[in-house]
Amino acid sequence: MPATQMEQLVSLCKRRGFIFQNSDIYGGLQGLYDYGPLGVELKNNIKQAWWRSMVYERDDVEGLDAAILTNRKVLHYSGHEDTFSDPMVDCKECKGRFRADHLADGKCPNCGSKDLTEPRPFNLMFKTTVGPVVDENNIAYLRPETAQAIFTQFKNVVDSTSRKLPFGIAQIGKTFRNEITPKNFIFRVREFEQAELEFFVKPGEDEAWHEHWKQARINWWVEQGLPRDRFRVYDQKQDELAHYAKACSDIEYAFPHGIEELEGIANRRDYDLGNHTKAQEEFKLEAHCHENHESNTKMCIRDDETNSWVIPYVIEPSMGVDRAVLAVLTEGYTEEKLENGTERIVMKLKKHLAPIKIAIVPLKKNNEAIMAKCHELKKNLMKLGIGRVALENTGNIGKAYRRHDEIGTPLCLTVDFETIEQAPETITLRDRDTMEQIRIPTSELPAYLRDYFA
RNA sequence: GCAGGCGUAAUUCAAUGGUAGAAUGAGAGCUUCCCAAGCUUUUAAUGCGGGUUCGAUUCCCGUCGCCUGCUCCA
Repeated sequence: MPATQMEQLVSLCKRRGFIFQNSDIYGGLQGLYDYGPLGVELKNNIKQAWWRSMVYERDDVEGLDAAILTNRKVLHYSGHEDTFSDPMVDCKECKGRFRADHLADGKCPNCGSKDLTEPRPFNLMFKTTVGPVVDENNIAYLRPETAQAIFTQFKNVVDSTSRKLPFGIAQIGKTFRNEITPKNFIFRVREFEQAELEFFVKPGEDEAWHEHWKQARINWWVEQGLPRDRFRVYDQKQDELAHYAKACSDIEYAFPHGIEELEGIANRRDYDLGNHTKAQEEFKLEAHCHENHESNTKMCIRDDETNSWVIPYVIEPSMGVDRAVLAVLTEGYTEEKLENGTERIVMKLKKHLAPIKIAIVPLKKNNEAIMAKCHELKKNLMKLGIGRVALENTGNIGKAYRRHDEIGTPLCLTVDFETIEQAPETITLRDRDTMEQIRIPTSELPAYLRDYFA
């Protein structure tokens, strides 16, 4: 059974070195967390799994790693600057968005409806100044999403890679939002990491691609160890959609604090490229875009079939990396009652996500021959390139196993007296989930492990 | 942002207006020791600041952080 209380995870994460509160020794800073020795491995493994499935295992996606500091104009024309600065209300009737102080007696200025959302303060972007002079003209923002850099670099990527539609640009990186209420551990925080794909398609093919990505992302989550019945896909209703979106599907997972969003897969139409393009009048933009006379580039691509320039539609699978970490930790967390009455906590992570792949455990730590063999093994196994190999030094076999159960190490290799005294040399492999052991010749170990972690 | 609750070792919990305890963990040692075994030993805390008081971890105020609910979640 997965974790049901956030405290179970928070405590384990601190105790074992997955996640710490940022600035801890000074009382912390609200909504910020640091990843410790095990956490950074887990998070890197998740990002690697994402990148592999998005970029390496497809032939229609390129990567990008853009700067975090962003020219104010990018976030002006993206629409973020407007909607992030004042209390706003949305009209549920006509989808209009207005400043709360511009409303006449609670009615929509556009259609007169009273069916409005509550005023929302949209001052969610972190602002800083670039260069030593603090001046209105030097304002830059920390990006509130990784997506905008993908849109603004769209033309450069097209020109440098000869891509044709459909194709995508993937990016993983830090993002900053001045959330009103950070909470639920690393679920809602002010500095976080996104893994986003902007997939560019011909208008008209957007709905089919939206469905494609929905399925692709569901499959990916299952591969990361989330059973299909532990998350749901929610197709947003028309009145729930963001103003730029034509459709959006949320992947929602049963976190300890409730069922909440892990990833959104949105159909953003031509809204973003339309916003950033010059000569907007040359294109039949479907989305309602911001008028732009400052961009120096047409954000379009040649369509050979129709022999025309088109601004593509965008399908955007956007995942919260920290939420992915929280989800796999939640799902992996298991408390078992053993026959001897003791409790065993096991972090059942998929082996490709485990921070430590193998723990080498000496049966007796003050035996020189056993320790020498352990060191030799570690040296050899590190060369296999399968990930981190740890040498346990607790001197207590049971404790070593339990410790590695708790941090999700899938395999323990135990060096005992038989290993050093009998020929041919053999070693014991102990499985995390079943606690079962097998003994194999040490000579077969590299091949066995390569196969096991393949 | 509003309301309420809570801050004691790394973790989980005690206690007290007058010497802050335990268990677990972690470190060292012994043990031919395969599932948190045993023995010896070491380590370590009242979030921060101010006030009241002879004396504050305890009472009060502020602050920071966490939790719950509301709100928010483009």
